[in-house]
Amino acid sequence: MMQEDFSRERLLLAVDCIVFGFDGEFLKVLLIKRGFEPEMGKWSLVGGFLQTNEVLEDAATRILSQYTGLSDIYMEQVATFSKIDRDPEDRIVSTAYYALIDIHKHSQKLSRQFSAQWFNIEDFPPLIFDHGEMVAAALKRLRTKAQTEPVGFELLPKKFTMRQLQTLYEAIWNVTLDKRNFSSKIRSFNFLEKLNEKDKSTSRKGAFLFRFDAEEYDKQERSRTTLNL
Amino acid sequence: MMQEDFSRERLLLAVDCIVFGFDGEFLKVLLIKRGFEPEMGKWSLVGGFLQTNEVLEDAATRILSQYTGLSDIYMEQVATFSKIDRDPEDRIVSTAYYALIDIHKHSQKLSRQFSAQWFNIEDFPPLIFDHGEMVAAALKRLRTKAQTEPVGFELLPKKFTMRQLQTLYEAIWNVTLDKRNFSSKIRSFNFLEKLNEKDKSTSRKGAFLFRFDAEEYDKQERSRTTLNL
DNA sequence: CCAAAAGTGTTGACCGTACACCCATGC
DNA sequence: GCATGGGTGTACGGTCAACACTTTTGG
Repeated sequence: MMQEDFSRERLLLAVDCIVFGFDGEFLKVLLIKRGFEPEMGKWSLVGGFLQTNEVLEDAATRILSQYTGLSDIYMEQVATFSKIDRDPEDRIVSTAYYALIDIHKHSQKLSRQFSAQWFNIEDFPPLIFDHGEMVAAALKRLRTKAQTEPVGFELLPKKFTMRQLQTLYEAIWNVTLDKRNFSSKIRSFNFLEKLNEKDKSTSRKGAFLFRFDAEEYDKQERSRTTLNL
Repeated sequence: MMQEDFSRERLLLAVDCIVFGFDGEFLKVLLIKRGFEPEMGKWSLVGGFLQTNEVLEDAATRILSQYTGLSDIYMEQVATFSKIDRDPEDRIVSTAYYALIDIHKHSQKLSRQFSAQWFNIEDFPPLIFDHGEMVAAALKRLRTKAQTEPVGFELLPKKFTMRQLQTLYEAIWNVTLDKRNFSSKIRSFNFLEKLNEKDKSTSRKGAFLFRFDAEEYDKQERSRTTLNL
């Protein structure tokens, strides 16, 4: 950093979280109806200010826990947004994080408290400030990430069916996949453990449940390029 | 952003630039020897503070121009670094940008003024603060980016030989490629214009020069997934 | 016994990779 | 005429994509 020529003006640094969930059919994003000015009553991402004694990751974790009741969540920094008038009341720069959560673990109590709601990623209301851009950037990152790392499992319960997993990836990329190809491709990675349990909620025959085997995945860390589902 | 519960403490936001260049053989990074405290005399990235009337991109552009004399440069935001004590003297959060420049356009005068030097990306001295992490993150991003978009051309002169292009990609990924496969792959994209000019500086026969045809590339924007060189 | 979802294998097309020889020219 | 780097094509194997029928079982 160059310290001779320019002034050192302090500003506010915020953190906004794009919380993704999956309801079994669509990829969802969590939005809250703002209960304070400016833009009270409009939809927005969950966010807060970086405190001087915390790092951005901690702020994102804290905010996520405040609004969803969840901890130990997969998160990734997306980008930092700095348009001068992105907040009309003050100069606020904001770093966006996306989080992947199991939608069913999301606290109903907190949801009511903050007027939070899940929206389909393809169809959500206009957001305040530049939050719409943030969602777009986060979605792009998620899509890229899902191509090289099995992040999808963060959005599902521990045990899931092959069909649920496929529907999830179809929702992430907004495509349709062939179930035979999907299944054999996924199974070829050898990081899914097939359980001796069936989910019978969606069919008479019942579908086998699987579990992501993180240990096996880590063992393979070398020699991997893309997942290419 | 949630404004009820937490204080709004202001802090300094810096921008640090990872400037990549290519000398025909190795991928390089531009470092300066700090002429001011703290850590005077140590190697560091070029950087500066975000001013209240500019966005991060503008700050990065300004800093790049100050230190290299160049404008109209390809840049991309990498990430924001916020460790509490990353700067021992003050709480400073910093957003890293990487820039790709044609190494030969880099101003010698400014280089002397700031004691700037190019280092091989695989072998550079210890850097102050978390600048080493920033370089690592930037390199990772560049590698990923180069897989899906033809950013490499930013590092070369307007006209270049097939061999130079190949060497560049070999330097970016630290691999060796087969020149027949590389050439036919690259040419199959149809975004290189073969000129009726030869560079005779490296061989008696001379090597044809090519130019990146951005217009043709843009026309193909659809239907493209990866470059996969 | 039937409706509804689960589960499974084969084939052809395409792409990536390995590999070796001739060409043009300046000295 | 020879040394040096430039330029090109083919054959193999692996991966991706398209495709349809049988199984299970609750009602």
